Amino acid sequence: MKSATQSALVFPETLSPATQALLDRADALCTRQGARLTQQRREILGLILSVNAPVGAYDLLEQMKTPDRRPAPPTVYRALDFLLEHGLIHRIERLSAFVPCTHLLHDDHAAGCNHDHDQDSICLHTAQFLICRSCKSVIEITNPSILDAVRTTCREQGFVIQSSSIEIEGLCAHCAAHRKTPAHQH
Amino acid sequence: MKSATQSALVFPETLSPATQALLDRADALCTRQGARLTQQRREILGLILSVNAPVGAYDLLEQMKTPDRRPAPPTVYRALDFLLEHGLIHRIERLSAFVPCTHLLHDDHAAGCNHDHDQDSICLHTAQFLICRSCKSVIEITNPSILDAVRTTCREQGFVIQSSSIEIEGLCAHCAAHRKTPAHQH
DNA sequence: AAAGGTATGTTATATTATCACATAAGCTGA
DNA sequence: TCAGCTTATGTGATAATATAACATACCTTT
Ligand SMILES: [Zn+2]
Ligand SMILES: [Zn+2]
Ligand SMILES: [Zn+2]
Ligand SMILES: [Zn+2]
Repeated sequence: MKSATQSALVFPETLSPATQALLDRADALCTRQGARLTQQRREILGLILSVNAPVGAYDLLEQMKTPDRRPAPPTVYRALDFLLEHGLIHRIERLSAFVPCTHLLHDDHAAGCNHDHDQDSICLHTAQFLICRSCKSVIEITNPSILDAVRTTCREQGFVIQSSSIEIEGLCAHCAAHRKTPAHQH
Repeated sequence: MKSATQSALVFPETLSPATQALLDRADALCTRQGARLTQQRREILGLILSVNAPVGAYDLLEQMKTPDRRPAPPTVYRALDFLLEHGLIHRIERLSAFVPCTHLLHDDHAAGCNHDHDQDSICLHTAQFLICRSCKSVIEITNPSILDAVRTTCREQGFVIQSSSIEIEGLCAHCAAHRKTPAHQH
C-alpha cells in the first residue's frame, strides 16, 4: 500500500446515494446477524465503498481525521475486523488492503450466509481476486470450478478448510489489451 | 508471525548433511541461472531449510546475530528477494513468512524452469499452500486441477496472470484427526 | 590496475498492526 | 429508573514488518 501521505486514492466529499443504499443494506444484513453497524463502522465501510480501489488501513485513518478528531489505528482496525467478520469487506493479503465484498453490491448474498462450512469455521464465502498491477483494480470473482478443485484437493489430503485466499496478480483485460508489445523482444 | 523475541522456532546448532546437500543443489541451480548463491544467501536459505515451519524475516535476523555481527533488516530482505526470484523459497502472504520450495527438495525442478509463462512474468511455479492453524505446518502442493481452473477462468476474463497466491488455512489431516469433536454440538 | 556491475553494510525511516487500560454507550433485568 | 453487564470506542505506547538512501566492499572483465 502506498503511504497515506502520498496515496493516490481519492475519496469523494460526500457519499453518493448509491453508496448510502449499500450502507443501508449492510446495516440490514448486520441487524439480521444480531450485530450493530455503528456510526463508526458505517463511516469506514462507506469510505471503502466509495473508492474504486483497495484501501489501506492508514488511508482510512487519514481520511477520518478532522480538526476535532484524530482517530488512532485501533479505531480503524477494530472496525475492519468487524466488517471482515460480517462478510462486508475482504482483505487482499498481497496489498495489505481492503475491498468491499461485491456480494454486498448484488442480491445473492443479501439473504445471509448459505454456504456450507462446518461449525468452527467462519463463512468461507470463498472468493478469488484478480489484482491488476497496471490500474490497481481488484476484481472479485467466485468461480465454482476453482472452488471445486480446491475443495476436492483438500478433501483428498484430509485437510479441513477454514478459510482461504486466492489472489491472482497480473493485468486486467483492459490493461492487457492496451499494453504495448515491447519492440525489442526478439 | 510471532515476535522474534518470543518465537517458538528452534534452529539447530549446525546444519544437517541433508540440508547441506540441498544447499549444494540450490547452488548448482543458481549457477545454472547465472546467479550466485553467496555465503550470506546460502546461510539464510540454510536457516529456512533447517526449520520445519514458516520463518519470519526477523526470526532470521535474530538467528544471524553473533557478538561480532549485527545484521540489519535489509541484509535479510535482500537475500529473501534473491531466493524468491530464483524459486528457492516461497512467501506465505498470510503469515508474512517464508518456506523453502519443496521442489528444491525433489528432482522435478532441478533442471530449471520449464513452466509456460510469458516474457514479462516471473516463473509462476504456481503452488498452493495448506496452512495448519494447529501445528503451524505449511504443505506445498501443486495441483493441476486447481491450476487449470485458475488459468481457464483468467483466460475467460482476459486476465493475464503474472503471479498468484493460493493459500488455504485450516487443519492438516493429522491435526483434524486428533481434534476432539465438541460434545455440545447438536 | 581501472572500470563497471553486483553484493553488502549502515543508518534512518516508513508502513502495518496490536496491546493495555481507561472511558463511554447500549442493553437487561430488577 | 437504575445497577450491572456487555459491547464499543478513546488513547498512548509499542510491536512487527519492510524499504529508502547512501557508503563501502567485492568480483569480473578488460
Ligand atoms: Zn465477497
Ligand atoms: Zn488494469
Ligand atoms: Zn515451490
Ligand atoms: Zn496440523
